[in-house]
Amino acid sequence: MPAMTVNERSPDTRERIHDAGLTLFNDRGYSGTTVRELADACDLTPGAIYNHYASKEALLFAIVDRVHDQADALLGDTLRVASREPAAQLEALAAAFTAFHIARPRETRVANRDYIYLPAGERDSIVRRRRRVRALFADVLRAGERDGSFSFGELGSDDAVQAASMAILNMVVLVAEWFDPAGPRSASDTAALHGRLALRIARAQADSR
Amino acid sequence: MPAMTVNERSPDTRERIHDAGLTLFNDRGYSGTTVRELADACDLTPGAIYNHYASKEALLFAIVDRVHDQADALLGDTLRVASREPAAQLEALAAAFTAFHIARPRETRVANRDYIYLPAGERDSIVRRRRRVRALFADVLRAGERDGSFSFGELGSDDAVQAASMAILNMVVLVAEWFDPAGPRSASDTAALHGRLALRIARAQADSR
DNA sequence: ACACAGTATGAACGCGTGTTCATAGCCTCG
DNA sequence: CGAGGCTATGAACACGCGTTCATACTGTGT
Repeated sequence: MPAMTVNERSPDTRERIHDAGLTLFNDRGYSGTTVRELADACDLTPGAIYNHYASKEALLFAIVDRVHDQADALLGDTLRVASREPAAQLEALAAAFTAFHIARPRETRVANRDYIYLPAGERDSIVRRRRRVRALFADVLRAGERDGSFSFGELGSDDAVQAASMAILNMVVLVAEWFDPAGPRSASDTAALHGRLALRIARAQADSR
Repeated sequence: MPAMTVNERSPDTRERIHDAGLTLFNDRGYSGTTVRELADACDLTPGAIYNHYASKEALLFAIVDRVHDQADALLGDTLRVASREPAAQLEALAAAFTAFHIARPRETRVANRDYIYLPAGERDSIVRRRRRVRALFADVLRAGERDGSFSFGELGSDDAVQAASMAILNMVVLVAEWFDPAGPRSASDTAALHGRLALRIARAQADSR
């Protein structure tokens, strides 16, 4: 049984490796990144990495797992603070999650793109978490359809809710692919804009306030 | 100067390699796929691959380039056939491109995800093509805003068109991540649905026909 | 029947990979 | 001061990588 690499004295080194992994995996992809590049980026030798992570895969999992923790926390908090009305909930969720993705472009890109390189068990656990996020958006859409604030009936498909929630989620999750921090639009403007666009997709009546 | 591997007698072998690359790159990612796996999947030895492609990278480029050719052709044809009205154009583009992505899940996923592994020159040429597609959608949205069939003014941002066109494009491009060919919704239903959702995003007045 | 171009082989090449390990330094605690 | 746990080193490991090459086979055109 390998060393568990716990109880370390300098968690900053672990954090530095985490951060370098974030940058390198984001730029070159997980399997396009070598442990030596990782070590160089932290001013370490390859061997030292293994005092903090059991393997390269373990680092990837730490990265992906953490950002999912943060996402879950954010979405939970947002729902808890928002009112009970589905329209307000949807707008708040889309805006908050957009801001989240703008603030963490590396984390979210690696999580979305490279989680397939995780070993089966860990990958499944991530896939399950992502499905729960999808379900959360779909539930809000269904609640709004029930109380009349959203409408999907005229779309011709018996479950347009899935397509609509995926449209919203993909809009939000991929914002960092085009958003330019140096551009004219601020992050919070863009977050608010995505909240409004989500309401358009759900065809909320009151979204032209 | 290396052999150019042209004028081959059996283009089917080249095609078999192309197809195996499609499947393997899709499943394991480009740099997660081995030339030996590629050869096994075609009942060849590794060396034989090089009679048909100059390198593993050349195969990736062939794959990515071809699907971009097809996409460009499809979008051009769609625009040519559609009426002059921006709403009809947008709906037709979104529907046709959705059907395209449902029909080619491997091609589009590899193109979207693994084009970063291309050498700089080829990667740039791909990036340029993708920007042209973005611009095509943005142009239709702007045309519709001009003639009054779309409206973005109340969204509070001076250029909500970019966000809206990215929302539409991401909805379309990522359809294969959730669409289930064995599910209750047919591909053409989903394509039509995406056409309608695109109109919702652009807030076309006449989309509730 | 012969020549030749296209194609596949299988062994090999050099190199880079993720990972391990014996060693040594450092820092804290007794 | 001395003991012991944490951490970094740098060399090494076994292995798999993309690619090359001499060779042989095959099928078509003359």
